[in-house]
Amino acid sequence: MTPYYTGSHKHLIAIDCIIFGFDEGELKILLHRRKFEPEKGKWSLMGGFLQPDESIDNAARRILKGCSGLTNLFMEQLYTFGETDRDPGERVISTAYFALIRIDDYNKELSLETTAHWWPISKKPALIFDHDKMVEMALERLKIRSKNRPIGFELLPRKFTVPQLQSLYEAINRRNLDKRNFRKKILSMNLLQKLNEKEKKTSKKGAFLYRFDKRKYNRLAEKGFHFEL
Amino acid sequence: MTPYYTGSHKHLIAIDCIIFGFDEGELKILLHRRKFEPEKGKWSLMGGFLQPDESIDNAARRILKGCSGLTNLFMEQLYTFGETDRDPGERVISTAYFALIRIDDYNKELSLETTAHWWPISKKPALIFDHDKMVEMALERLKIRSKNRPIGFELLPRKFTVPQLQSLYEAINRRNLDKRNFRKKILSMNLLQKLNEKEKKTSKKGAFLYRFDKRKYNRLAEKGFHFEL
DNA sequence: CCAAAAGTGTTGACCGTACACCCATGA
DNA sequence: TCATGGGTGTACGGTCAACACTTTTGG
Repeated sequence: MTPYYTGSHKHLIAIDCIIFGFDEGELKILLHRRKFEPEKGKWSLMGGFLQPDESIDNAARRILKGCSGLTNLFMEQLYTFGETDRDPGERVISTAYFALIRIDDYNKELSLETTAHWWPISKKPALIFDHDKMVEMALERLKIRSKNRPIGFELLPRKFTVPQLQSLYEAINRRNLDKRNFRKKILSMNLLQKLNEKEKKTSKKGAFLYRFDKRKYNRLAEKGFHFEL
Repeated sequence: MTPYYTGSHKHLIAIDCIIFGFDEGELKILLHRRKFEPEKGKWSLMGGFLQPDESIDNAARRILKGCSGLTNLFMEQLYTFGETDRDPGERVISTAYFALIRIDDYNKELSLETTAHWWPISKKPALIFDHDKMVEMALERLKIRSKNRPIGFELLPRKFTVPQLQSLYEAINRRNLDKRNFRKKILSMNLLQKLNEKEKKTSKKGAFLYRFDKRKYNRLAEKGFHFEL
Protein backbone atom coordinates (compact mmCIF):
# COMPACT_ATOMS: atom_id res chain seq x y z
CA MET A 1 0.00 0.00 0.00
CA THR A 2 1.97 2.98 -1.26
CA PRO A 3 0.88 6.40 -0.11
CA TYR A 4 0.03 7.66 -3.59
CA TYR A 5 -2.96 9.69 -2.63
CA THR A 6 -1.99 11.20 0.70
CA GLY A 7 -3.58 14.54 1.22
CA SER A 8 -6.92 13.48 -0.20
CA HIS A 9 -9.78 13.38 2.23
CA LYS A 10 -11.35 10.10 3.30
CA HIS A 11 -14.98 9.34 4.00
CA LEU A 12 -17.19 6.97 5.88
CA ILE A 13 -19.06 4.65 3.54
CA ALA A 14 -22.22 2.89 4.62
CA ILE A 15 -23.99 0.07 2.84
CA ASP A 16 -27.76 0.05 3.24
CA CYS A 17 -29.96 -2.80 2.08
CA ILE A 18 -33.55 -2.63 0.94
CA ILE A 19 -34.81 -6.16 1.48
CA PHE A 20 -38.06 -7.22 -0.12
CA GLY A 21 -40.17 -10.24 0.64
CA PHE A 22 -43.61 -11.41 -0.45
CA ASP A 23 -46.13 -12.96 1.88
CA GLU A 24 -49.89 -13.14 2.25
CA GLY A 25 -50.31 -11.45 -1.10
CA GLU A 26 -48.35 -8.42 0.01
CA LEU A 27 -44.97 -6.99 -0.81
CA LYS A 28 -43.00 -6.53 2.40
CA ILE A 29 -39.80 -4.91 3.48
CA LEU A 30 -37.44 -5.84 6.30
CA LEU A 31 -36.71 -3.01 8.72
CA HIS A 32 -35.20 -2.75 12.16
CA ARG A 33 -34.89 -0.30 14.97
CA ARG A 34 -31.58 1.50 14.88
CA LYS A 35 -29.26 0.47 17.68
CA PHE A 36 -27.13 3.57 18.12
CA GLU A 37 -27.21 7.33 18.04
CA PRO A 38 -28.19 9.45 16.28
CA GLU A 39 -31.82 8.43 15.74
CA LYS A 40 -31.42 5.41 18.00
CA GLY A 41 -34.62 3.37 18.18
CA LYS A 42 -36.05 4.73 14.95
CA TRP A 43 -36.94 2.48 12.03
CA SER A 44 -34.15 2.06 9.53
CA LEU A 45 -32.91 -0.07 6.68
CA MET A 46 -30.40 -2.78 7.44
CA GLY A 47 -26.94 -1.36 7.05
CA GLY A 48 -23.39 -1.09 8.20
CA PHE A 49 -20.08 0.53 7.43
CA LEU A 50 -17.76 -0.62 4.70
CA GLN A 51 -14.71 -2.36 6.12
CA PRO A 52 -11.20 -1.84 4.74
CA ASP A 53 -10.77 -5.34 3.37
CA GLU A 54 -14.08 -6.02 1.65
CA SER A 55 -15.54 -4.98 -1.69
CA ILE A 56 -18.81 -3.10 -1.51
CA ASP A 57 -20.64 -6.11 -2.95
CA ASN A 58 -19.18 -8.25 -0.19
CA ALA A 59 -20.17 -5.71 2.42
CA ALA A 60 -23.74 -5.95 1.16
CA ARG A 61 -23.56 -9.75 1.28
CA ARG A 62 -22.23 -9.58 4.83
CA ILE A 63 -25.10 -7.38 5.93
CA LEU A 64 -27.68 -9.53 4.19
CA LYS A 65 -26.30 -12.65 5.80
CA GLY A 66 -26.18 -10.95 9.18
CA CYS A 67 -29.84 -10.04 9.18
CA SER A 68 -31.33 -13.02 7.38
CA GLY A 69 -28.90 -15.87 7.93
CA LEU A 70 -29.12 -16.46 4.18
CA THR A 71 -26.50 -16.36 1.48
CA ASN A 72 -26.85 -16.36 -2.31
CA LEU A 73 -29.73 -13.97 -2.29
CA PHE A 74 -30.64 -11.98 -5.33
CA MET A 75 -28.94 -8.65 -4.80
CA GLU A 76 -28.25 -5.63 -6.95
CA GLN A 77 -26.58 -2.31 -6.37
CA LEU A 78 -29.16 0.45 -6.45
CA TYR A 79 -27.58 3.87 -6.13
CA THR A 80 -25.09 5.84 -4.10
CA PHE A 81 -26.39 8.64 -1.91
CA GLY A 82 -23.88 11.35 -1.29
CA GLU A 83 -25.47 14.53 0.01
CA THR A 84 -23.20 16.10 2.58
CA ASP A 85 -25.90 16.34 5.24
CA ARG A 86 -27.77 13.10 4.67
CA ASP A 87 -26.63 11.69 8.01
CA PRO A 88 -26.92 14.17 10.88
CA GLY A 89 -24.28 12.29 12.87
CA GLU A 90 -21.40 12.77 10.54
CA ARG A 91 -20.78 12.81 6.83
CA VAL A 92 -21.46 9.35 5.42
CA ILE A 93 -21.76 8.26 1.81
CA SER A 94 -24.21 5.40 1.44
CA THR A 95 -24.36 2.85 -1.33
CA ALA A 96 -27.75 1.18 -1.32
CA TYR A 97 -28.42 -2.37 -2.47
CA PHE A 98 -31.72 -4.04 -2.93
CA ALA A 99 -32.25 -7.71 -2.27
CA LEU A 100 -35.01 -10.29 -2.53
CA ILE A 101 -35.78 -12.96 0.04
CA ARG A 102 -38.22 -15.85 0.16
CA ILE A 103 -39.90 -15.09 3.44
CA ASP A 104 -40.41 -18.74 4.32
CA ASP A 105 -36.68 -19.42 3.94
CA TYR A 106 -36.09 -16.48 6.22
CA ASN A 107 -38.44 -17.84 8.85
CA LYS A 108 -36.67 -21.19 8.98
CA GLU A 109 -33.50 -19.50 10.20
CA LEU A 110 -35.36 -18.04 13.16
CA SER A 111 -33.88 -14.63 12.86
CA LEU A 112 -31.45 -13.63 15.59
CA GLU A 113 -32.47 -10.04 15.13
CA THR A 114 -35.54 -9.61 17.26
CA THR A 115 -35.58 -5.93 16.43
CA ALA A 116 -36.22 -6.76 12.78
CA HIS A 117 -39.69 -6.77 11.35
CA TRP A 118 -41.33 -7.38 7.98
CA TRP A 119 -43.50 -4.41 7.10
CA PRO A 120 -46.06 -4.40 4.33
CA ILE A 121 -44.88 -1.68 1.97
CA SER A 122 -48.19 0.10 2.22
CA LYS A 123 -47.96 0.40 5.99
CA LYS A 124 -44.28 0.93 6.62
CA PRO A 125 -43.29 3.59 9.12
CA ALA A 126 -41.24 6.66 8.24
CA LEU A 127 -37.54 5.87 8.13
CA ILE A 128 -34.44 7.76 9.21
CA PHE A 129 -32.28 9.94 7.00
CA ASP A 130 -32.91 9.45 3.29
CA HIS A 131 -33.97 5.82 3.69
CA ASP A 132 -37.49 6.52 2.47
CA LYS A 133 -36.05 7.81 -0.76
CA MET A 134 -33.96 4.68 -1.05
CA VAL A 135 -37.03 2.50 -0.64
CA GLU A 136 -38.90 4.47 -3.24
CA MET A 137 -36.07 4.07 -5.70
CA ALA A 138 -35.82 0.35 -4.93
CA LEU A 139 -39.53 -0.10 -5.61
CA GLU A 140 -39.08 1.61 -8.93
CA ARG A 141 -36.14 -0.64 -9.79
CA LEU A 142 -38.08 -3.70 -8.73
CA LYS A 143 -40.85 -2.71 -11.12
CA ILE A 144 -38.38 -2.40 -13.97
CA ARG A 145 -36.69 -5.68 -13.11
CA SER A 146 -39.99 -7.51 -12.95
CA LYS A 147 -40.33 -6.64 -16.62
CA ASN A 148 -36.92 -7.65 -17.83
CA ARG A 149 -35.68 -10.32 -15.43
CA PRO A 150 -37.49 -13.30 -13.94
CA ILE A 151 -36.90 -11.96 -10.46
CA GLY A 152 -40.43 -12.55 -9.33
CA PHE A 153 -39.41 -16.08 -8.61
CA GLU A 154 -36.83 -15.06 -6.05
CA LEU A 155 -39.69 -13.98 -3.83
CA LEU A 156 -42.03 -16.94 -4.09
CA PRO A 157 -41.74 -20.35 -2.46
CA ARG A 158 -40.15 -22.98 -4.68
CA LYS A 159 -43.57 -24.33 -5.54
CA PHE A 160 -46.20 -21.77 -6.30
CA THR A 161 -49.45 -21.36 -8.19
CA VAL A 162 -50.12 -19.13 -11.15
CA PRO A 163 -52.53 -16.96 -9.15
CA GLN A 164 -49.81 -16.46 -6.52
CA LEU A 165 -47.34 -15.40 -9.16
CA GLN A 166 -49.91 -13.05 -10.60
CA SER A 167 -50.62 -11.44 -7.26
CA LEU A 168 -46.89 -10.85 -6.84
CA TYR A 169 -46.74 -9.04 -10.17
CA GLU A 170 -49.80 -7.09 -9.16
CA ALA A 171 -48.18 -6.05 -5.90
CA ILE A 172 -44.96 -4.99 -7.60
CA ASN A 173 -46.66 -3.04 -10.34
CA ARG A 174 -49.50 -1.79 -8.19
CA ARG A 175 -52.23 -2.64 -10.65
CA ASN A 176 -54.55 -5.51 -11.34
CA LEU A 177 -53.93 -7.80 -14.26
CA ASP A 178 -56.28 -9.87 -16.33
CA LYS A 179 -55.81 -13.47 -15.28
CA ARG A 180 -56.35 -14.92 -18.73
CA ASN A 181 -53.75 -12.67 -20.29
CA PHE A 182 -51.36 -13.23 -17.45
CA ARG A 183 -51.56 -16.99 -17.58
CA LYS A 184 -51.31 -17.07 -21.34
CA LYS A 185 -48.22 -14.94 -21.40
CA ILE A 186 -46.32 -16.47 -18.53
CA LEU A 187 -46.98 -20.02 -19.69
CA SER A 188 -45.98 -19.19 -23.24
CA MET A 189 -42.44 -18.55 -22.04
CA ASN A 190 -42.07 -22.23 -21.16
CA LEU A 191 -40.49 -21.14 -17.94
CA LEU A 192 -42.88 -22.97 -15.65
CA GLN A 193 -43.14 -26.68 -14.98
CA LYS A 194 -46.55 -27.87 -13.93
CA LEU A 195 -46.52 -30.30 -11.02
CA ASN A 196 -49.06 -32.92 -10.14
CA GLU A 197 -49.88 -31.31 -6.83
CA LYS A 198 -52.46 -28.78 -5.88
CA GLU A 199 -52.39 -25.98 -3.38
CA LYS A 200 -55.71 -26.12 -1.57
CA LYS A 201 -55.39 -23.54 1.14
CA THR A 202 -56.71 -20.57 -0.76
CA SER A 203 -59.56 -22.13 -2.66
CA LYS A 204 -61.87 -25.10 -2.54
CA LYS A 205 -61.09 -26.11 -6.07
CA GLY A 206 -57.36 -25.87 -5.52
CA ALA A 207 -54.73 -24.51 -7.90
CA PHE A 208 -51.97 -26.48 -9.55
CA LEU A 209 -48.48 -25.91 -8.27
CA TYR A 210 -45.63 -25.01 -10.57
CA ARG A 211 -41.94 -24.58 -10.24
CA PHE A 212 -39.64 -22.87 -12.68
CA ASP A 213 -37.38 -24.57 -15.14
CA LYS A 214 -33.87 -23.91 -13.83
CA ARG A 215 -32.18 -23.91 -17.23
CA LYS A 216 -34.51 -21.41 -18.80
CA TYR A 217 -34.66 -19.40 -15.63
CA ASN A 218 -30.90 -18.97 -15.56
CA ARG A 219 -30.72 -18.05 -19.20
CA LEU A 220 -33.40 -15.42 -18.75
CA ALA A 221 -31.78 -14.15 -15.57
CA GLU A 222 -28.66 -13.31 -17.57
CA LYS A 223 -29.98 -12.31 -20.94
CA GLY A 224 -33.14 -10.66 -19.76
CA PHE A 225 -36.51 -11.00 -21.37
CA HIS A 226 -39.58 -8.92 -21.82
CA PHE A 227 -42.70 -9.27 -19.75
CA GLU A 228 -45.03 -6.38 -20.09
CA LEU A 229 -48.70 -6.54 -19.23
CA MET B 1 -19.86 17.38 13.80
CA THR B 2 -20.21 14.96 16.68
CA PRO B 3 -17.93 11.95 16.69
CA TYR B 4 -20.75 9.41 16.47
CA TYR B 5 -19.00 6.94 14.27
CA THR B 6 -15.43 7.03 15.49
CA GLY B 7 -13.75 3.73 15.07
CA SER B 8 -15.22 3.09 11.64
CA HIS B 9 -12.77 3.04 8.79
CA LYS B 10 -12.75 5.77 6.18
CA HIS B 11 -12.10 5.49 2.47
CA LEU B 12 -10.96 7.49 -0.50
CA ILE B 13 -13.80 8.18 -2.90
CA ALA B 14 -13.17 9.06 -6.51
CA ILE B 15 -15.66 10.40 -9.01
CA ASP B 16 -15.05 9.32 -12.60
CA CYS B 17 -16.94 10.75 -15.55
CA ILE B 18 -17.74 9.07 -18.83
CA ILE B 19 -18.31 11.97 -21.19
CA PHE B 20 -19.97 11.34 -24.52
CA GLY B 21 -20.12 13.57 -27.52
CA PHE B 22 -21.31 13.14 -31.09
CA ASP B 23 -19.47 14.47 -34.10
CA GLU B 24 -18.96 13.52 -37.73
CA GLY B 25 -21.54 10.79 -37.40
CA GLU B 26 -19.61 9.11 -34.62
CA LEU B 27 -20.12 8.66 -30.92
CA LYS B 28 -17.07 9.94 -29.08
CA ILE B 29 -15.72 9.89 -25.58
CA LEU B 30 -13.52 12.42 -23.83
CA LEU B 31 -10.34 10.93 -22.32
CA HIS B 32 -7.11 12.32 -20.99
CA ARG B 33 -3.66 11.16 -20.02
CA ARG B 34 -3.40 10.62 -16.30
CA LYS B 35 -1.24 13.20 -14.60
CA PHE B 36 0.07 11.29 -11.61
CA GLU B 37 1.23 7.90 -10.45
CA PRO B 38 0.34 5.12 -10.60
CA GLU B 39 -0.28 4.67 -14.33
CA LYS B 40 0.83 8.21 -15.05
CA GLY B 41 0.53 9.07 -18.75
CA LYS B 42 -1.97 6.32 -19.50
CA TRP B 43 -5.42 7.08 -20.91
CA SER B 44 -8.07 7.54 -18.29
CA LEU B 45 -11.55 8.90 -17.67
CA MET B 46 -11.86 12.36 -16.23
CA GLY B 47 -11.98 12.10 -12.49
CA GLY B 48 -11.03 13.38 -9.09
CA PHE B 49 -11.43 12.78 -5.41
CA LEU B 50 -14.52 13.65 -3.46
CA GLN B 51 -13.93 16.66 -1.21
CA PRO B 52 -15.28 16.88 2.32
CA ASP B 53 -17.75 19.67 1.67
CA GLU B 54 -19.38 18.64 -1.60
CA SER B 55 -22.09 16.14 -2.48
CA ILE B 56 -21.11 13.47 -4.96
CA ASP B 57 -23.33 15.08 -7.58
CA ASN B 58 -21.54 18.35 -7.05
CA ALA B 59 -18.19 16.65 -7.28
CA ALA B 60 -19.23 15.27 -10.67
CA ARG B 61 -20.37 18.74 -11.75
CA ARG B 62 -17.06 20.19 -10.62
CA ILE B 63 -15.12 17.67 -12.65
CA LEU B 64 -17.30 18.18 -15.70
CA LYS B 65 -16.89 21.89 -15.51
CA GLY B 66 -13.16 21.53 -15.00
CA CYS B 67 -12.62 19.54 -18.15
CA SER B 68 -15.20 21.13 -20.45
CA GLY B 69 -15.78 24.61 -19.10
CA LEU B 70 -19.48 23.84 -19.33
CA THR B 71 -22.17 23.69 -16.68
CA ASN B 72 -25.71 22.35 -16.79
CA LEU B 73 -24.74 19.30 -18.75
CA PHE B 74 -26.90 16.24 -18.80
CA MET B 75 -25.41 14.02 -16.14
CA GLU B 76 -26.49 10.86 -14.40
CA GLN B 77 -24.97 8.65 -11.77
CA LEU B 78 -23.99 5.34 -13.30
CA TYR B 79 -22.66 2.92 -10.70
CA THR B 80 -20.25 2.65 -7.80
CA PHE B 81 -17.20 0.47 -8.24
CA GLY B 82 -15.89 -0.92 -5.01
CA GLU B 83 -13.51 -3.83 -5.54
CA THR B 84 -10.72 -3.64 -3.01
CA ASP B 85 -7.97 -3.86 -5.61
CA ARG B 86 -9.46 -1.79 -8.41
CA ASP B 87 -6.84 0.93 -7.97
CA PRO B 88 -3.29 -0.40 -7.58
CA GLY B 89 -2.19 2.78 -5.81
CA GLU B 90 -4.41 2.50 -2.80
CA ARG B 91 -7.94 1.47 -2.01
CA VAL B 92 -10.35 3.84 -3.72
CA ILE B 93 -14.09 3.54 -4.19
CA SER B 94 -15.24 5.14 -7.41
CA THR B 95 -18.66 6.45 -8.24
CA ALA B 96 -18.99 6.83 -11.99
CA TYR B 97 -21.19 9.39 -13.72
CA PHE B 98 -21.97 9.65 -17.35
CA ALA B 99 -22.50 12.95 -19.09
CA LEU B 100 -23.42 14.25 -22.52
CA ILE B 101 -21.84 17.22 -24.24
CA ARG B 102 -22.51 19.03 -27.49
CA ILE B 103 -19.07 18.89 -28.99
CA ASP B 104 -19.42 22.26 -30.71
CA ASP B 105 -20.22 23.95 -27.39
CA TYR B 106 -17.14 22.26 -26.00
CA ASN B 107 -14.96 23.59 -28.80
CA LYS B 108 -16.04 27.17 -28.21
CA GLU B 109 -14.50 27.11 -24.77
CA LEU B 110 -11.16 26.14 -26.23
CA SER B 111 -10.39 23.52 -23.68
CA LEU B 112 -7.66 24.31 -21.19
CA GLU B 113 -6.85 20.64 -20.96
CA THR B 114 -4.49 19.97 -23.81
CA THR B 115 -4.08 16.43 -22.62
CA ALA B 116 -7.76 15.75 -23.29
CA HIS B 117 -8.91 14.16 -26.49
CA TRP B 118 -12.18 13.08 -28.07
CA TRP B 119 -11.90 9.46 -29.10
CA PRO B 120 -14.37 7.70 -31.36
CA ILE B 121 -15.77 4.90 -29.26
CA SER B 122 -14.75 2.33 -31.80
CA LYS B 123 -11.11 3.37 -31.67
CA LYS B 124 -10.58 4.29 -28.07
CA PRO B 125 -7.41 3.08 -26.39
CA ALA B 126 -7.37 0.73 -23.41
CA LEU B 127 -7.94 2.61 -20.17
CA ILE B 128 -6.49 2.29 -16.69
CA PHE B 129 -7.99 0.31 -13.83
CA ASP B 130 -11.62 -0.66 -14.39
CA HIS B 131 -12.36 2.34 -16.59
CA ASP B 132 -13.06 0.17 -19.63
CA LYS B 133 -15.77 -1.56 -17.68
CA MET B 134 -17.20 1.81 -16.71
CA VAL B 135 -17.34 2.88 -20.35
CA GLU B 136 -19.03 -0.34 -21.33
CA MET B 137 -21.65 0.14 -18.67
CA ALA B 138 -22.16 3.76 -19.69
CA LEU B 139 -22.72 2.73 -23.30
CA GLU B 140 -25.32 0.27 -22.15
CA ARG B 141 -27.04 2.92 -20.06
CA LEU B 142 -26.93 5.37 -22.94
CA LYS B 143 -28.68 2.81 -25.11
CA ILE B 144 -31.42 2.40 -22.53
CA ARG B 145 -31.79 6.13 -22.05
CA SER B 146 -32.04 6.74 -25.78
CA LYS B 147 -35.18 4.64 -25.62
CA ASN B 148 -36.87 6.25 -22.64
CA ARG B 149 -35.56 9.79 -22.48
CA PRO B 150 -35.02 12.36 -25.22
CA ILE B 151 -31.33 12.52 -24.41
CA GLY B 152 -30.27 12.26 -28.01
CA PHE B 153 -30.78 15.96 -28.23
CA GLU B 154 -28.20 16.73 -25.59
CA LEU B 155 -25.59 15.58 -28.05
CA LEU B 156 -26.66 17.37 -31.20
CA PRO B 157 -26.26 21.02 -32.12
CA ARG B 158 -29.33 23.12 -31.35
CA LYS B 159 -30.39 22.94 -34.97
CA PHE B 160 -30.11 19.58 -36.58
CA THR B 161 -31.54 17.55 -39.43
CA VAL B 162 -33.56 14.38 -39.18
CA PRO B 163 -30.81 12.32 -40.84
CA GLN B 164 -28.34 13.64 -38.26
CA LEU B 165 -30.63 12.62 -35.44
CA GLN B 166 -31.06 9.22 -37.02
CA SER B 167 -27.34 8.68 -37.36
CA LEU B 168 -26.97 9.49 -33.66
CA TYR B 169 -29.53 6.84 -32.76
CA GLU B 170 -27.75 4.45 -35.08
CA ALA B 171 -24.42 5.12 -33.38
CA ILE B 172 -25.87 4.65 -29.90
CA ASN B 173 -27.71 1.48 -30.74
CA ARG B 174 -25.11 0.18 -33.13
CA ARG B 175 -27.53 -0.77 -35.85
CA ASN B 176 -29.00 0.81 -38.93
CA LEU B 177 -32.53 2.05 -38.93
CA ASP B 178 -35.04 2.45 -41.70
CA LYS B 179 -35.26 6.13 -42.48
CA ARG B 180 -38.96 6.13 -43.26
CA ASN B 181 -39.84 4.45 -40.00
CA PHE B 182 -37.47 6.66 -38.07
CA ARG B 183 -38.84 9.88 -39.47
CA LYS B 184 -42.42 8.77 -39.05
CA LYS B 185 -41.96 7.87 -35.43
CA ILE B 186 -39.87 10.80 -34.31
CA LEU B 187 -42.10 13.35 -36.02
CA SER B 188 -45.23 11.75 -34.61
CA MET B 189 -44.10 12.72 -31.13
CA ASN B 190 -44.49 16.39 -32.04
CA LEU B 191 -41.21 17.01 -30.36
CA LEU B 192 -39.50 18.62 -33.33
CA GLN B 193 -40.09 22.04 -34.81
CA LYS B 194 -39.29 22.34 -38.47
CA LEU B 195 -37.35 25.46 -39.37
CA ASN B 196 -37.24 27.28 -42.67
CA GLU B 197 -33.55 26.68 -43.10
CA LYS B 198 -31.65 23.92 -44.77
CA GLU B 199 -28.39 22.30 -43.93
CA LYS B 200 -26.55 21.97 -47.21
CA LYS B 201 -23.14 20.70 -46.23
CA THR B 202 -23.86 17.01 -46.45
CA SER B 203 -26.02 16.84 -49.53
CA LYS B 204 -26.78 18.75 -52.66
CA LYS B 205 -30.48 18.76 -52.04
CA GLY B 206 -30.08 19.91 -48.48
CA ALA B 207 -32.02 18.76 -45.42
CA PHE B 208 -34.39 20.84 -43.37
CA LEU B 209 -33.18 21.86 -39.95
CA TYR B 210 -35.23 21.21 -36.84
CA ARG B 211 -34.99 22.13 -33.24
CA PHE B 212 -36.87 20.56 -30.39
CA ASP B 213 -39.90 21.99 -28.68
CA LYS B 214 -38.67 23.00 -25.22
CA ARG B 215 -41.96 22.39 -23.44
CA LYS B 216 -42.46 18.89 -24.76
CA TYR B 217 -38.80 18.13 -24.42
CA ASN B 218 -38.81 19.00 -20.74
CA ARG B 219 -41.94 17.02 -20.07
CA LEU B 220 -40.51 13.99 -21.78
CA ALA B 221 -37.17 14.42 -20.04
CA GLU B 222 -38.93 14.03 -16.70
CA LYS B 223 -41.72 11.59 -17.40
CA GLY B 224 -39.88 9.50 -19.93
CA PHE B 225 -41.33 8.16 -23.12
CA HIS B 226 -40.87 5.18 -25.35
CA PHE B 227 -38.88 5.19 -28.53
CA GLU B 228 -38.09 1.75 -29.78
CA LEU B 229 -37.12 0.99 -33.32
C1' DC C 1 -76.64 -25.78 -3.12
C1' DC C 2 -73.98 -21.90 -2.88
C1' DA C 3 -69.88 -19.13 -2.44
C1' DA C 4 -65.22 -18.58 -3.92
C1' DA C 5 -61.34 -19.08 -6.50
C1' DA C 6 -59.39 -21.71 -10.73
C1' DG C 7 -59.28 -22.22 -15.26
C1' DT C 8 -60.15 -21.37 -20.30
C1' DG C 9 -60.33 -18.55 -26.20
C1' DT C 10 -61.48 -15.15 -29.29
C1' DT C 11 -61.42 -10.71 -31.40
C1' DG C 12 -60.13 -5.98 -32.65
C1' DA C 13 -56.85 -2.30 -32.30
C1' DC C 14 -52.47 -0.79 -32.55
C1' DC C 15 -47.64 -0.87 -33.43
C1' DG C 16 -43.38 -2.36 -35.39
C1' DT C 17 -41.26 -3.66 -39.61
C1' DA C 18 -40.32 -4.35 -44.21
C1' DC C 19 -40.00 -2.38 -48.48
C1' DA C 20 -38.98 1.10 -53.53
C1' DC C 21 -39.23 5.09 -55.83
C1' DC C 22 -39.01 10.22 -56.86
C1' DC C 23 -36.79 14.84 -55.73
C1' DA C 24 -33.44 18.56 -55.66
C1' DT C 25 -29.11 20.11 -56.74
C1' DG C 26 -23.93 20.72 -57.15
C1' DA C 27 -20.44 19.26 -59.83
C1' DT D 1 -26.70 14.39 -66.78
C1' DC D 2 -25.54 11.94 -63.10
C1' DA D 3 -24.35 10.86 -58.50
C1' DT D 4 -25.68 11.77 -53.84
C1' DG D 5 -28.35 12.11 -50.01
C1' DG D 6 -33.36 13.83 -48.77
C1' DG D 7 -37.87 12.79 -48.57
C1' DT D 8 -42.35 10.03 -48.87
C1' DG D 9 -46.77 5.74 -47.96
C1' DT D 10 -48.52 1.19 -47.63
C1' DA D 11 -49.41 -3.49 -46.24
C1' DC D 12 -48.56 -7.41 -43.29
C1' DG D 13 -48.05 -9.82 -38.98
C1' DG D 14 -47.55 -10.04 -34.23
C1' DT D 15 -48.61 -8.50 -29.70
C1' DC D 16 -51.52 -6.32 -26.20
C1' DA D 17 -55.99 -5.58 -24.14
C1' DA D 18 -60.65 -6.36 -23.47
C1' DC D 19 -64.02 -9.46 -22.41
C1' DA D 20 -67.72 -13.91 -19.74
C1' DC D 21 -68.61 -18.25 -18.61
C1' DT D 22 -67.68 -23.08 -16.69
C1' DT D 23 -65.44 -26.03 -13.15
C1' DT D 24 -64.49 -27.74 -8.64
C1' DT D 25 -65.39 -28.47 -3.95
C1' DG D 26 -65.64 -27.24 1.10
C1' DG D 27 -68.92 -25.72 4.11
